[in-house]
Amino acid sequence: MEPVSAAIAQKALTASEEDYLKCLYVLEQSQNGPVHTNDVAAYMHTKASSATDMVQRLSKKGYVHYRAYHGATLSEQGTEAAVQVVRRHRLWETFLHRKLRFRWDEVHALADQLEHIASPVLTDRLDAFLDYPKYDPHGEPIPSATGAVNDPRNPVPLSTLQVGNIGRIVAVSDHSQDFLKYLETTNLILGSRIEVNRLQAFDGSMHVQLAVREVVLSEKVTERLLIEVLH
Amino acid sequence: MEPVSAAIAQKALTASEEDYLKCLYVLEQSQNGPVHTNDVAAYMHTKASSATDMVQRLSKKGYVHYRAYHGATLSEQGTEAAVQVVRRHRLWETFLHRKLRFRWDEVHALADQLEHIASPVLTDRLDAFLDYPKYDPHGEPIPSATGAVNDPRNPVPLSTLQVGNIGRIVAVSDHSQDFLKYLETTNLILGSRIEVNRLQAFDGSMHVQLAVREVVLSEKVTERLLIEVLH
DNA sequence: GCCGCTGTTTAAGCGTGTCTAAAAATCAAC
DNA sequence: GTTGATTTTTAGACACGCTTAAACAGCGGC
Repeated sequence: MEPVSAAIAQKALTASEEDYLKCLYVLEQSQNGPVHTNDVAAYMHTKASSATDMVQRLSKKGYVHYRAYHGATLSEQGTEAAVQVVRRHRLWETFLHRKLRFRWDEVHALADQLEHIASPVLTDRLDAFLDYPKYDPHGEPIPSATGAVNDPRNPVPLSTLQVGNIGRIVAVSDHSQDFLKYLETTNLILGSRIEVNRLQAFDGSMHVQLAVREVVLSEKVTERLLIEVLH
Repeated sequence: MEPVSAAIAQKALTASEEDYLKCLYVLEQSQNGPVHTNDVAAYMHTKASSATDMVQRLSKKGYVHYRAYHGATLSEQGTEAAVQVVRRHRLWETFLHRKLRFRWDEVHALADQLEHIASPVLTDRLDAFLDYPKYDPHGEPIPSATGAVNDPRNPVPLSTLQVGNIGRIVAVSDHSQDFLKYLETTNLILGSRIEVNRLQAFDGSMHVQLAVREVVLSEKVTERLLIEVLH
């Protein structure tokens, strides 16, 4: 019926497929090299078999390069699709926070549902309505309509800094309610100036200067705090 | 594990179940008496077997009273659920129109997706953000958070008016792009004053006065235009 | 009262996305 | 290199929501 468009048109992704693409995108960023199906399963809170299933499906559809037992990497097409999902997610988070006054620890779950409405027009109108925000409420960069993601702050995990380094908390890589609530009680707020006082090699914990007081942060925390290094 | 809440808690509805509840609600309003599965199938653009399937499922779950071959009516619980879906739908339509500048013929399709995000907090925040709107872009009343729907305008289809009656177009019951675009080209706009000049018994068409000019409207149109009668 | 038309329901099957349990491949240790 | 623990994949099953095709109920005409 539609021989030309049929060859070009990509069958729309299901919500689940989009979730997995987003997951692969995030894990690919934080790791280097291919993503293992077990990591995918852990991230998605499902079983390894489900992860394998979906990775194979996405591979058949051309979104993922996959070799059994050796992990998956996003294809160009897969990366493009994943970035669009991330864009929608972060724009909705920004909307929920700025316009509907949700706290930054509340927006993630709702955005996970809103992100699957795949209307380019809607996304772009939302972007304009929010006045083209650069970062979401967690400080993560919002990809542009063309899929470009650039972050002049070059954030790195706090865990990679050395004693004496000074920086600014610009983002968090874990958006779970538990983690964000912990940050608030500890007064670790986006924009805070932070200085590394001492490292504990034993358990990877870190003593940092935060305004007038010193706090001890576990490795689990320092891995999830993203810092713009000042010097 | 949770003996008490298990007895009370309603398993969440799927998007599809919500769509059917909304459909049943709308059809129950426009018809009188039980809704036939064929009407459901027609409205949902699916097959009769699918409609039967879903009506039976909703009946088992207690949302619908159903007698085979005799149609379905919403239970109290079903009406309540349907009204909430309608509330979300109309709030999102209002958001899309007022804030994102979508035309009234564009909002329906997007709202059909947004309406399934069933977070009472989100819905109420959106309501507040829009300053508690009473009507959606098609002039239909937006149910309150408690599920109350009251419309002091008492709109009736234009097709029920008599020669000499005068009224105001306050809503449309068909939200399809085709119909709404037709209305715009004919200058039939919400708020317009309208007077019935002549009825054509033959085909049910109607000659009406619209500002300085007279227009002829087919029965299909007069059934879908909702009028607040002035006298 | 029977016939046939229309409307409705059942039966069977398909695709998606999930699960558990079992089999297979990989990798590190010796 | 073979072995054993670990990771990964396959196989089989299930719920949901849809389809087509076939059986069935209700009702008017005669």
